[in-house]
Amino acid sequence: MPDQPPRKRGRPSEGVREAILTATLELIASAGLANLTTKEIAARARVSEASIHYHFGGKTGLLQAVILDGLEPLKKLGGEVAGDDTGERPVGDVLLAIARTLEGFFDRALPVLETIQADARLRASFSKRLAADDLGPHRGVELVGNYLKSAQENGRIDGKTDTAGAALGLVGACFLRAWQRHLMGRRRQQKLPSLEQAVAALTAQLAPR
Amino acid sequence: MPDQPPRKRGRPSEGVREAILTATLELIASAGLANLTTKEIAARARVSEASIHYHFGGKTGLLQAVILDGLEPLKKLGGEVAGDDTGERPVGDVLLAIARTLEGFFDRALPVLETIQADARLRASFSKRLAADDLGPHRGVELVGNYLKSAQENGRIDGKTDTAGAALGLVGACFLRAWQRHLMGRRRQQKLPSLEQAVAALTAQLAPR
DNA sequence: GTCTATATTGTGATAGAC
DNA sequence: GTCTATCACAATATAGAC
Repeated sequence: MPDQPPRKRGRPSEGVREAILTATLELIASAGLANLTTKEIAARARVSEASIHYHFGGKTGLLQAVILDGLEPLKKLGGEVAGDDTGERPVGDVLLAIARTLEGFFDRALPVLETIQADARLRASFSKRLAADDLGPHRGVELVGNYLKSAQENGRIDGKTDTAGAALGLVGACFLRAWQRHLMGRRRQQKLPSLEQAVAALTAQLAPR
Repeated sequence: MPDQPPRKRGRPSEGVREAILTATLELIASAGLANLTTKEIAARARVSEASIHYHFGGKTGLLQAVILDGLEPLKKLGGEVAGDDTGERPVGDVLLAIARTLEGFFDRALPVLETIQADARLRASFSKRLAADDLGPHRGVELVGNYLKSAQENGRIDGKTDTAGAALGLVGACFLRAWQRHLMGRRRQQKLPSLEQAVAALTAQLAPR
């Protein structure tokens, strides 16, 4: 009798790794880092706790992987969203588009950044990387600042305007809205002025005199 | 023989409760909520773990007390810092003073607000209270907005300006700076434009035309 | 009211079958 | 590669002396 046809033990990989990452990110975003257990993650991912250890070596490794994963798309910020002012679109339109994109980015980034902040270990292990990749909200400020500066050189906004200061205000508005939504939920978002208002206030004042 | 003079058992209260609260707040601010243990708190406060349970009923009760404590000074925000425009001081000076105060408030508030956010239980238990006391970054926006509006009525800033939108930008700038400092430390704070720049950019543009 | 010592719970991690 | 079952340990919480 020949041997049984050799086949892999266990169930073949069906994206277990991905499922774990997704489940973890969802749990962090919704419930926060506190009281986050591997058991809970395993349950949500429909996977055993042992699989978490197999793929990530443990809870710490998993969290690091989740953070790396969540940080990846943020690196792309810039270039895509806005380059220099081409003079084709109204400044206000461009700024509003940038602002909306930034708010979306912050929505995705905040849970991850907060996880780093809430855990001293993670903070230590990512401190260098954040610096090396130059990640952080300031990236958005640079982005907007560069656009404003080029628009200023094109004479489309007032020459005396401090573009960096104005950029800080706009990005801050996006960030504040995203952060408050994250903390208080969408319900109470109404307490803050809209992004449109902030952009309108800014652009009206940026007009050359 | 008469009984020994009755005296209280154990060491009299020497602000143990306060020491615990302080130690907890410090640990949260520096190391985050993750891996925060009652043992660590007790060690830093020079107190036994049992005292924590005696005073606060447990870790959850302690965290709630810490949050309540940290939230208290925030309620006073407004009125103190800025009322209506009196026409006495230059608008830019007032805005800068408000901005600096706000940044200080955020510095103190962020660890507490983040603790709420990182723990689903705490979030649930404070959700109503935050709403009832109307706490959150939007308070700062209202504050600045009210001042700007009164200054506008006095004709000291341009009549067409959307004061709420402008306020969102200024408070956002303060918040973003405080948040980044909280995450990245003071070292990399340089990556962001200064508060002075933001205020200058704003006030230059607010001038009546 | 605060301590030391102990009990209880539940977590992260491992061993081994399949 | 994934599971079930189990382990070792750390964390919160309690009991009782003083």
